[in-house]
Amino acid sequence: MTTTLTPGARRILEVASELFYARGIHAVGVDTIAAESGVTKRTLYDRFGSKDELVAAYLRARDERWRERVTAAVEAETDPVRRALAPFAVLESWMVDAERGCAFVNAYAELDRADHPGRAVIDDEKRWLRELFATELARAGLTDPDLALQLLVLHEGAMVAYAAAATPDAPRVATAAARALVESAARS
Amino acid sequence: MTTTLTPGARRILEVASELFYARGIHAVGVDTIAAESGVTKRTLYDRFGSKDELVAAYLRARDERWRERVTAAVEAETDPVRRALAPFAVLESWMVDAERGCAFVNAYAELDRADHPGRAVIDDEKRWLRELFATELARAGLTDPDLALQLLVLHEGAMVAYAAAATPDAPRVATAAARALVESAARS
DNA sequence: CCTCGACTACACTGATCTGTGAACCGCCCC
DNA sequence: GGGGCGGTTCACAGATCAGTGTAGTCGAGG
Repeated sequence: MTTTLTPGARRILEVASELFYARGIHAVGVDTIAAESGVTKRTLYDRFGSKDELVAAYLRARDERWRERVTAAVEAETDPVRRALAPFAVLESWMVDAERGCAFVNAYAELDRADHPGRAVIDDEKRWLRELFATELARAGLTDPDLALQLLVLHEGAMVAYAAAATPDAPRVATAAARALVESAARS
Repeated sequence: MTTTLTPGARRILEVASELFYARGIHAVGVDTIAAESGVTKRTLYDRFGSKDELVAAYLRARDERWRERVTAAVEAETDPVRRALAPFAVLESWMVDAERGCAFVNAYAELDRADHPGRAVIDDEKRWLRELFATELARAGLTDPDLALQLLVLHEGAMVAYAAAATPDAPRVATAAARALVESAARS
């Protein structure tokens, strides 16, 4: 799925990812990105077409990196309950490099237009995680339709609270809460 | 606490609140706000000093409205557990008019500068809710330091998932999860 | 009467925004 | 050796950004 990028395009995407995440999408201009990548604005537009598409590419790339980590963590487990909780294990290490919280939630806050190409990426990411929870819980024999959504809420809340509420313990206690909810459902 | 505003300032604040929340802070210019309020840009700057201060005023006003609702809901309950869970009851009605999720989380995503006057308001809002949970839980005899943070995570996660993950059931299932966690803690 | 506060009108700065046009260069591959 | 591709340089368009300066209107209150 990793589309082969020209060297220039790769540098642009790296720089854009860093700046968009750290400062916000509207706060970073294409001039800055081009300059910081050692590339002309012309090249940026030749490769990505528009800022909106560059934003979408940034979100897609970040989504891909994150999904790889989550998928690997899930596959590494055999116990069905541990598989369902694997995204939380990832969360605790992921947040080390995610000081500003969830890139997709942050992007959502800035992209008001529903037809922005980045919105599809955000929708997709959230839906993917929710379905992963549902699938793995079902594999563990837990079919309560609310439980998957509760895990999603805990997951999102942990990322958001970590950053916006400055609570570094959020991922840890969210993991504990998720385990408690799943184990309680398993007992009944 | 409600500082008396001149008629013009009140209109500016109303319009700014609506636009900042719906479209994002960077996406809305002061010219638009002034025009939409039927007021000169000069007046806007005479009343608020700068866009940053207007943003802070927007967040303060929204914070005040929300705290009133939460405080009223807490005071209306006598049972300590129900008091601790009152913010979740508010959540379900609050989200009806909060299609774009948590204004403070969204603002956090856009305000990269740590010294932005709006950041203090965000910090304060999150800290206030967390301490409210801790206080009410303690009153119910629940002193587990993690539990209050778990309720905060569920609360934030519900707002974020509701909007960014397009899951209208998020507030309802988050409330159920919060109740389950608190009741489980009360039993032990 | 006179001042003060809220507000208007409007021009203007200087920066920054996204996006484009056109000419050009070197390298690799057919 | 010719063409396409990745990239360069530079100039430029047109809009929008936050913020200011100046001059003046209107009503309420001392």
